[in-house]
Amino acid sequence: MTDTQTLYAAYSGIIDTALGALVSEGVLPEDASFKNVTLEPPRDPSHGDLATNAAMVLAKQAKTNPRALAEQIAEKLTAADGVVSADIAGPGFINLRLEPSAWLNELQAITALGDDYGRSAMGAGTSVNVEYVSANPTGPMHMGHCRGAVVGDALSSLLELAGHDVTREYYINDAGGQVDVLARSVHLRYREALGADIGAIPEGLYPGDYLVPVGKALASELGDKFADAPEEEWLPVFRAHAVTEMMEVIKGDLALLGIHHDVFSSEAALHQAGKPDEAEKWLRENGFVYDGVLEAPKGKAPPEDWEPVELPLFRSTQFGDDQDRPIKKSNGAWTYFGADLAYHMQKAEKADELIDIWGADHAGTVKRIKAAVAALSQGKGKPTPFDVKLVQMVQLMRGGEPVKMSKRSGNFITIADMIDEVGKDVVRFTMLTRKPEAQMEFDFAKVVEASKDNPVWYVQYAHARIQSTVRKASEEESVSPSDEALGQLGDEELTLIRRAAQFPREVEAAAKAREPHRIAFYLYDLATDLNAFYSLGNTALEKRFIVKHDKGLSAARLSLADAIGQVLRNGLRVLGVEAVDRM
RNA sequence: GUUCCCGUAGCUCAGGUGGAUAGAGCGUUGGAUUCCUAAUCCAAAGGCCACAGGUUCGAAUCCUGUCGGGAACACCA
Repeated sequence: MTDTQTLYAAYSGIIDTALGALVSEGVLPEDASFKNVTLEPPRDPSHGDLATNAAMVLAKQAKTNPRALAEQIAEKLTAADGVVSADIAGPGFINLRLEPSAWLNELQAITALGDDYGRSAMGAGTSVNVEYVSANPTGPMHMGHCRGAVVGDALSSLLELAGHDVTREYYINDAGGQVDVLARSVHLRYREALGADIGAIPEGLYPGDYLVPVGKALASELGDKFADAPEEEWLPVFRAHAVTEMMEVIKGDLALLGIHHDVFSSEAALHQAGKPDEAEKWLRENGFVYDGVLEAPKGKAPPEDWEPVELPLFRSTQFGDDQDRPIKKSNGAWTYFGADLAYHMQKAEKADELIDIWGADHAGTVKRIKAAVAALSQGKGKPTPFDVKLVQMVQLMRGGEPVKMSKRSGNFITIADMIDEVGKDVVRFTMLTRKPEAQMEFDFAKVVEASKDNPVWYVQYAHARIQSTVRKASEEESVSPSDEALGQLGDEELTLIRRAAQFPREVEAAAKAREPHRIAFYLYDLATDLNAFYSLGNTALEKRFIVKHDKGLSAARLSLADAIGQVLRNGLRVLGVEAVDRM
């Protein structure tokens, strides 16, 4: 055996060859596009092993009707290796039936490729920067950040498996006014640590207890020299300290979720390096920035202090935004957008494609940042593909009742609380069982349930069953299956292999669509098939993985079990969820 | 008022970028276990894919509009 090739890849190749032959015969035009040709399992398994829509997609280009073209394609495919028959059905589907050995080869491919089964070359040569979490460094991570964190991390892993060179990046918003608030809050805790009676935390400062240790640390490090000093003396010191401390807290929370970023980019550092000025200069030269007056906010009464001011505005209306957006404030400081724009320019210099994962509350700013990237990447000659994934809210529930959160008192549910209660794997998997753009509920009671209703549990259970079986088998001597033994595997086993064989396509499709949740749903389906097969053995001893007195068949079935376990592990790895051996 | 997301079985949700007869779980009804993990499995019932138009060989999927649910709309971050 030379290169280990997965089944769908191999047969896609066979179809390409057949279509290529039709091009050289003049049936299809030279410039025919095969872009929309797909190869997939037929909806109804009785139709065959594989189905292609090639004839329907290409009929127009061939200037003929789908069924006529299908006949010509089918004729070529019938001659191909491992193909038993190629039948035309419905409006022009071609259904292929394969030798059983084709599926058995896939079984061996899974074993041979191991952890690499599912890895694709699709994304090779394209680097992607995924920015996610980017929570403000003003406190521990809470629930609001969790879903985006998990989705971003799983998406990164998925893109890696699909062959992309991925950078996981975190943007630290350490330059805005909220960091001054943080510094003041810490200063208060610092005085408290020195023995001052600070009373209640004033409105507008962060009340959370998590700042107490930060204050103490600063008190022992700095003594009392800033206790009564004017703010301008201590503010920069406290700001830097507080941000560093908070980032340590956040990195700790992320680690609990199994998340590690490659790059932490600081907004303050961006300013220091003069990046926003560079961006503004280029944008002005190219007519994307001008000085103008903002319109009053629409749809509600304008703020009392609203008055028209001239500001440098970015022409985001050219890209479909409602209004042009200021990049600087009237006091001359950069707006968040002004800095963010420069930040994206910096990212686009290093990566071929950009993805941001944002909370839905930032939906209103998507258009302007997309506009900015579109404008800026014109300078590079070719536009940088840029995707903003919005992650919708998660409603926390407990036994069907919403969990109340009071942000004002500083009592919110943190990531750490959540993981402490239900575990990392449950949090991660559950967050991936909805498409991100749909709102979801997270019920503490339900996600720890041990039942089919709980996908995390169900998938892990399937894996644990496999491992248990393999353990049991290894007590006896291990036999690697002969071809003859593999030949004994029947339809029921092939169903399982068919599902497993879809994993590589599932990875590519999910990566292309940037939807890691598809892997979670796929794993659930695979687990269902495994459990269905497993249950056959409850009433029929000869359907068990381990069949007494038939070492050949047992070895063949065990290699199947092992392969399914491998695919479950590979999928769970993308999601960042442990594949447990025992439950 | 504007923008974005959502609307699929009684409930919670999938639906592979336009394909074949619409898919799961829960719940309901009926069945299966001496024995590899029954925390499981098999089966039945359950649908105007919110509504109305449009695009084409073909629409839950794409376009327009309407209705309903959610979110955002400052030079904040």
